[in-house]
Amino acid sequence: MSRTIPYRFEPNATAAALHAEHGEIEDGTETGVQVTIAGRLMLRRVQGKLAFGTLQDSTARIQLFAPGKVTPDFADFCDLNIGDWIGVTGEVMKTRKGELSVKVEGWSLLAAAARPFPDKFHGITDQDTRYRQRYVDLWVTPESREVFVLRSKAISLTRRWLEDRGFLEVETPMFHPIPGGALARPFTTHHNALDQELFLRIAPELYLKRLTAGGFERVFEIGRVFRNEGMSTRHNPEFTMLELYQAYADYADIMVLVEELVEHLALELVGTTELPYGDKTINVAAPWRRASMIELIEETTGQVVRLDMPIDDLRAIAREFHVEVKDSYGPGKLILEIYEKTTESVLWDPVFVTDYPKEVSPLSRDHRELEGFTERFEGIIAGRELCNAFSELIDPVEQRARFEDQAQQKADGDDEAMVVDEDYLRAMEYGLPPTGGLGIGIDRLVMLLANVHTIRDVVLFPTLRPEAT
RNA sequence: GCGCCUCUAGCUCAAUUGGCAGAGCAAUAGACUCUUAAUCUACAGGUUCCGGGUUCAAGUCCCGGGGGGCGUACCA
Repeated sequence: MSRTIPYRFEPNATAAALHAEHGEIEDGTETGVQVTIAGRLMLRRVQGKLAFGTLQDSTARIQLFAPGKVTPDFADFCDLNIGDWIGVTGEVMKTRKGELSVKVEGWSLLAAAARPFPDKFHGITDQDTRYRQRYVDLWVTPESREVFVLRSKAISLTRRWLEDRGFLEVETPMFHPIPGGALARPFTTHHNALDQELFLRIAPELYLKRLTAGGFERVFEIGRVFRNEGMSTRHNPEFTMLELYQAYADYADIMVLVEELVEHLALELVGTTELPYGDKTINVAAPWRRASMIELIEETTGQVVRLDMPIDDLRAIAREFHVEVKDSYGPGKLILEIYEKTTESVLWDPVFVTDYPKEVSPLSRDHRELEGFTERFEGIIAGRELCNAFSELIDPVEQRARFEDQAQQKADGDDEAMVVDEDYLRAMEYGLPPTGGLGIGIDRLVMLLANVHTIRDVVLFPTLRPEAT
């Protein structure tokens, strides 16, 4: 069969709309309504001089009803392969057996599938193939398509929600001359004309705070960040982060913002705040619990830890919980390690874990009451970090001291430590108002909303080894 | 990085103690005017992930390598 492929095609209906508008008509009746639809032929049942097909578009599936006396080039229509793209024009009707259909009174081949489609019932089960050939997976794994539609809606709703609260969306550089804003190893690249080493950003944080200094009182950015670290069910080397900064706010304000945003997304996208997740549910209704790291460690382990206890005591406690203790760890780092080892993964319903040690929080402001701690929190859901936020450090002198401490840690061999960013310090020296800041991992948020358990199921094209050829 | 599991036709899966590599779907050729994972007939489809080894004989056992999954470690 050789057919000319048209240059354009103009559908005026979708499968889902047809089901919504005509789903209730009587069996064996015709509507008199002519429509044009397009999609892939997913199933085909030729029965002599009558053929049935199942057409799938981006919304749903609908049956094609093709009597030999009505359908032009009937033999060619019967020769279509599963996976072929076609456009169909005809009347909306329901078969005697009660299946809503479009009678094929005209049709065009829009693309032939030269490769056989996967098993029409089982689809693709091999994870690797699903990720590498997402263009096939999206057709044969309905849940896969649904997750990415949900992801798109979640990001769109988030944008609207923030804009309604006066936030301005901005774009800041992905190439950073100095990697900063988080503790992570960066990817490195090189600009030829400048003959300069550049880093793919590990966080937009320091640029967004420059904008706060620049007078944008509420800014946010949703974009990709890159971290040259391990891959797992929760880590992809490139992932999507929402960061926002709100002038005149502190970390308590940001907690309210987070719980309200997540509650809003759950209600809009899942219809409830009781999110099914695996064989349990997660209740994301606001307000979420607030509890300090120290408090939570004691709650789960019975062990009291304090920043001002003798460091050897802290080291002993850490070893007791099988934490790998390095000599360079101060008390703050030890407490964080103990928390991550014993407590984080057992927290299920949302909790804001507050008051992180200053030692491990180089960009957060000193706690207004607790010596040695900062006004920082992480939102933990299902044992995983959803977000990280703080009352931003606004004192340039203190920030310089923290940077220099980080630089020393880097010199001591910590390749995730920060380096001094003089331009950021200059911006702070011009004055940064009290500011609350937030980073949310969008991929992990979508995992929660979509009830999926691996980040690769919420990233269209996850990072994989190159395919062997 | 470490441990366990896995890899057979385009897809989904079989193959007993080591004994001729098979089936369904898809594809190809045909039959069939209410099917819907249509059905029926016929035909075709293979570097069993790769490379070694043991054996009369290897998809199967052993060694090495590769891809993938899970767990763990790492990871703001």
